[in-house]
Amino acid sequence: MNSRFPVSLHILTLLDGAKGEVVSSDYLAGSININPVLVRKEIANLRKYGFVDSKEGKGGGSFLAKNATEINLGEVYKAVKSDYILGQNKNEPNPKCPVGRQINEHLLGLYTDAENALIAYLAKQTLADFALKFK
Amino acid sequence: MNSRFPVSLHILTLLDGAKGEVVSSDYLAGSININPVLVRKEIANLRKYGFVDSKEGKGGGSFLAKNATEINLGEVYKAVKSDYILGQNKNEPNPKCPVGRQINEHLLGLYTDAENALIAYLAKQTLADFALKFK
DNA sequence: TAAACTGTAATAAATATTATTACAATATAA
DNA sequence: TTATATTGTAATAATATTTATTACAGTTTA
Repeated sequence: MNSRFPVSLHILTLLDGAKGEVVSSDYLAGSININPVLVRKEIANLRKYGFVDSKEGKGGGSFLAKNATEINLGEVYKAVKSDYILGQNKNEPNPKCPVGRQINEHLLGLYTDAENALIAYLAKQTLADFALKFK
Repeated sequence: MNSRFPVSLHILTLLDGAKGEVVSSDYLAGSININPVLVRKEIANLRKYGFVDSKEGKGGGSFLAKNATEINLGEVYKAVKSDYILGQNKNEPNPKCPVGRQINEHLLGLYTDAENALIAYLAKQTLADFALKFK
C-alpha cells in the first residue's frame, strides 16, 4: 500500500490552512517529511482533479482551487486510488478450475460494491470538516 | 497492497466446494496459481481464526471448520488485514508543524471509521453467498 | 517403511515505493 | 537584465515489501 491518500490529504489540509496564500512544495514536504519531488507529483495529480492550482517561478507554490467545503474525502480517495481495495493476485488463476476461472469476476463485483461503501462513507466528510479537527 | 484477502477467499471458496473432503495445498496453489508454501502460510492464518482445519500426513489437507453460512467476509477481511486501509506515510511528520503534529491522530480516526464502514458492508455477505456465485 | 502430505525457516528473486539528482522552464524582484 | 526561487518532470538509485523457492523435519497412510 502506498501513502498517496494520506500525503494528498496532508497537502490539502496545509493548503486549507494557508487561506489562499501559495505554499511551496518544499514547505509541504517539510511538514509531511517526504521528498519535495513526490509532493510536486502528488500536486500534479490534485491539480488534474481540480482540487488545487499552482503558480510557477519565484514566490510560486500551490493553493486550493476550490473551497474546502466543496472537496469531499471520497473524491480525494478516487483521485489517488490505484490498487484494488482488497488486493489482487497478479498471477492468472487456473482457467481449468471452475473457481479459478470465475474468481476474478466475482472479486471485481465484490470490490466495486465494497469500494462504493467506503467512498459513500468518505464522501460524508469534506476537507473543511477534516481541517477543522486541527487545533 | 498484498494479495492475502483474495488468496484467502479463493482458498475458502475451494474448501467450500470440496464439501468436507480435505484439499491439499498443492491443489489449492494450482487453482490460485501461487506457491504452495504461501498457501500453507495463509491456511495457518485461517486456522488461527477458526475458519479451517488441517490434517497432516499422507492424504492430508485442509477443510472448512465452520459452515460457510457462519463465515462472513468481514471476518475474513479482519483475519488478513495488516496495512492501514488508506495507506500510511512511514516517515514521522514534522512535529513542529501543527498539521504534521496532529495528522496521524486524525487519520487514525478517519481510518477506523472508514474501515468499520467497509467491514459492515463485507459482513453482510457470507462465504456461502460468495461461493453460490460460482457455476 | 516408502510415499504424500503439512509446517516452517531461511533465502532469493521480483516488484513496488520512495528518495535523490539533475536540469529546463518560469516568474519575481533587485 | 540578471540572480534567485520556484515548478515540472525525467532518470536513476535506494529501500521496502511481496512473492517464490529451497530445504527439511514431522506426521499419517497404506
